[in-house]
Amino acid sequence: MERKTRQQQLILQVLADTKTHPTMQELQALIAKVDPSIGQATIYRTINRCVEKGLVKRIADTGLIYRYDMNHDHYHFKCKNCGRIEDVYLSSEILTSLSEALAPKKITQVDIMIYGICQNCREKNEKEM
Amino acid sequence: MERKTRQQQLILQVLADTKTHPTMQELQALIAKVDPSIGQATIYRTINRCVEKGLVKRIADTGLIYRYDMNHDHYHFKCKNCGRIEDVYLSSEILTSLSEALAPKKITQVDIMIYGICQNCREKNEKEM
DNA sequence: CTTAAATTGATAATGATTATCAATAAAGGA
DNA sequence: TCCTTTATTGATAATCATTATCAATTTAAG
Repeated sequence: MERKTRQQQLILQVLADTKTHPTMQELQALIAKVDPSIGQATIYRTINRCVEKGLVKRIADTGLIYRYDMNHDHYHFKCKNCGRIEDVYLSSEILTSLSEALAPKKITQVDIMIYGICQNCREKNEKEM
Repeated sequence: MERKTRQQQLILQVLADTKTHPTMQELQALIAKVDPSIGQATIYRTINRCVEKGLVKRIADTGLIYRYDMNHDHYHFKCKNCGRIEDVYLSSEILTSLSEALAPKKITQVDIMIYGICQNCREKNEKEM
């Protein structure tokens, strides 16, 4: 049977408290601040289990590095210029029309990753020209 | 300046001829059938350059393995049961409302990865119950 | 035909992730 | 409360895709 451990609770607590979308490295650093004795294999195992359960979202940042996120109500925009990842909230109209377009498949998870140039970088670019 | 080589042409030709979404391993095998002398570093370099140029799409399959695709007019659905990846075509209405929702960001690329249970696996499941 | 520089192929290096395994600790029952 | 079972942990080694290195080759312009 499944057992709750101090380590798991701490790991998920740290991720829940993080507003950014940490990579494994960043997550490890944050966890080490609270309890350096937690092994990195445990962090991997815990996060992977939660991703399977659907509790944690794995975001595919380019370059074989993932980022993690505990909130499921939004999607992600990555600026190709500055590299920052912003949250994107989509209206329920868009989402329902998406799932209608996909019927009769049963959708369990939607990952939308949008790439482009953010407002900030666009304005900077215009000034330079 | 940029130079066209026999290797690059062959690599892109093989990818263009492939209707599936090959991983690097699969792509390497396909290329080796045509010309085994092409080094794998060259395949990586060529594909990476094309991804940067926007000519090739990199699909994030779970597990640190990417898949590649040369056609840009569709998105992807992965069945969590059988693992197959299907193409998903979205109406222009959905796509325009998506980019409207994201203004004033400038969108250069949209990656939509949908996970769920495909029709085939759903029907099998129903019979088993 | 020459030449400069981009590209290639082979190989080593990197870096994230996973597997291994003895030690530890959670949870249920005596 | 104290056992007992077994999931979980931590440390370490192993794996595997990808990237860096570098001499040799090849492209394309003059």
